[in-house]
Amino acid sequence: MTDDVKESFRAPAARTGGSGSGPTSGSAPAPASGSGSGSDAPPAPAALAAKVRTLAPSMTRSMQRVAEAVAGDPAGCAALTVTGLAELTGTSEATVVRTARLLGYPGYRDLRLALAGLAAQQQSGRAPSVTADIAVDDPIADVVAKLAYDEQQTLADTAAGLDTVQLGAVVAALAGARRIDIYGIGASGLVAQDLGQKLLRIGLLAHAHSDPHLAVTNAVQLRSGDVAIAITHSGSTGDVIEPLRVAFDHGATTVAITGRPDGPVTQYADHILTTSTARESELRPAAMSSRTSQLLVVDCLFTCVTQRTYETAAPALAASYEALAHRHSPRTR
Amino acid sequence: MTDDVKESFRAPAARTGGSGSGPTSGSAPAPASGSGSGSDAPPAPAALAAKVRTLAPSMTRSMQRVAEAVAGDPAGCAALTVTGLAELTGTSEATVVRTARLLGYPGYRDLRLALAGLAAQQQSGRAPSVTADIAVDDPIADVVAKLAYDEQQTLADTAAGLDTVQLGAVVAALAGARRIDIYGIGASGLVAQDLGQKLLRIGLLAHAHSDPHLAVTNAVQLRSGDVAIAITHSGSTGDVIEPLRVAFDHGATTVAITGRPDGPVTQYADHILTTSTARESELRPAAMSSRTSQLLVVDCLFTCVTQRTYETAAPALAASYEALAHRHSPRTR
DNA sequence: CTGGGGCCGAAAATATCTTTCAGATGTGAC
DNA sequence: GTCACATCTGAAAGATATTTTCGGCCCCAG
Repeated sequence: MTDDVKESFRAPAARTGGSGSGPTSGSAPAPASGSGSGSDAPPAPAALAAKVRTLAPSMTRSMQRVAEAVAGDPAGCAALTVTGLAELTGTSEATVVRTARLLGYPGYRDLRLALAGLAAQQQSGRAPSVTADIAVDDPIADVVAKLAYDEQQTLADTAAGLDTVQLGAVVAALAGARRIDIYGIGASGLVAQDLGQKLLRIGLLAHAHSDPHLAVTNAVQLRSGDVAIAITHSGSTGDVIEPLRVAFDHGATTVAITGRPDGPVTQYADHILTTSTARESELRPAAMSSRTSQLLVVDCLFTCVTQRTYETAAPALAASYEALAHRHSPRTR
Repeated sequence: MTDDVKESFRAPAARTGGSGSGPTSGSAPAPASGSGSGSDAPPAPAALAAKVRTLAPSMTRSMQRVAEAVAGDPAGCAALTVTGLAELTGTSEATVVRTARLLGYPGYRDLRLALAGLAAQQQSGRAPSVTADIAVDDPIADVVAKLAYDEQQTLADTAAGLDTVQLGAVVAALAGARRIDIYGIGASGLVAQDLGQKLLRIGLLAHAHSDPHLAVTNAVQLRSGDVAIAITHSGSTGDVIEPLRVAFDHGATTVAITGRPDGPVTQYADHILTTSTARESELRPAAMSSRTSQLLVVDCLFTCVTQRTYETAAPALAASYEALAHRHSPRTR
């Protein structure tokens, strides 16, 4: 109680108070209780490398050094005390602790514990996560193999880093939504459409918008009980943030699917689903892995909503199947 | 943007031998390769339960209680401080430390670290349960895990089954194409658009069509030197086959990306790229895995074409990146 | 019954982690 | 170009956790 955080953006309590159950008698000064970074991530078990990549852009230089060391050599760092790690990275203890906090742990001690776990996992079977980048002169077979591997990695990272509590909340909102709007531009626009198509198939009134103006026009119509979903890897795509803001202001439940949980888009998001960020290169643009990651999130949403509304979803799904059947020519040949 | 990827981090092992400034009780675990020279027993990695049994007879009553708790619930004990574990077992801190020593660790801290590792290993070993199909009553975490696993599987299958010769031929055709048309409907339509977007970014004149009529209208314009790509999982989507047939008849190089290499669509395809077909179920429609598979093929095409036309593709890619930069609010960090 | 040996835990001593605070650094405005 | 502001950073104080010390207690033998 005594610790009043600065509450940042959304002071108005007009929202459903449901999400933020009281923090446990906060000895733990969990910084983001309200909404900002939203999902208080459970201590990441193995999703640490992914988390480092996801959060790296929002880190300061010193913290990045620490995060890099940690991600690069979990086993080695697990053996170090906070002072040792500070010396190794040429920073101070305070910075190490700050980094640990940013990664979602109560303190360095817990980060170290997770690190030990990660090291053990890597040790037992897992190949080193370092893969060569795709080169300009790689033979085709190598390109295929590397791309497949990278995308698999992206999937694993995303799954590991996905906040199931947030996911559950979003699913609940979607299942009971009167109307669903989805915003996405460019590569994310395709993902938005994919989600829209899927939700339509199970009988939900969902629509994906790619036109920013129309999106805003539609967002104005939303109200409490509706859901608005913004999909943007960078978290700072204005054309997507704007409709979400409008939806937010009109009382809709808002969701952000983004790779930057600290980006501007999250200001207006009741729920944040974080997609993983893979390292990128010239031959492997960010759009590629972000799309893979986003699609997994979309699939999870779809599947869980279908589960939850099985009674109505199953017949709807079957009907949509049926309706398209005659579109396929009988198998000639 | 940020080019700080190189540089990475300094080697963690390079501790200067002389400066023993740290009063750390010389617990240099040195995970380095040479393991033999280490005089004292290495901290038990995972064989902790066995060690407990072995040493149990030589333990005193109190220590046995501690050892038992540790062996019985590594994860739980890893979360406890020395005081907590002492209370849990009804003993004292000193006893806990003695037990840790007896088990071969320098102190409780290290035992706890090993415990965390053990817990993580046990956790990850619990994977096989995700091979099952997704059920209506699966908890959310399971759904996420299963979906991710299935998609990973799909990727592996696709990569393994992809014909690199055909792929190379298609890449060659694309790299030199005057004009590229891509046909896809429904879920495959999004993949088609994805491919179109990507190819546009590297300066190729590509267009994805979702409207069957417009697709045919465009296909009529194609001629030798052009490329037409049809994407259809079933291989029998009439609305996609028709434009491909027209393109084929007009002399364009035609490509089919399909999960059914024996389907009608292949009649008009010069090259066939086969996508994998995963088992499907009610909660996991075919569209899901086919999309994943198709996207991998698309990514391969894109990457290989970029490689092959690097001289022109790289600047085009950079330019498209640049053009969108100002679309993102500067509010980063 | 008494003495000895070793086990055990409370509390001191030490190491480690966390927090606070003020200097350092970079950024944007004028 | 300079100033004001905000942020980052590290040193040291403050809190916890771990290790050690030391004396009491129990058990067993004589």
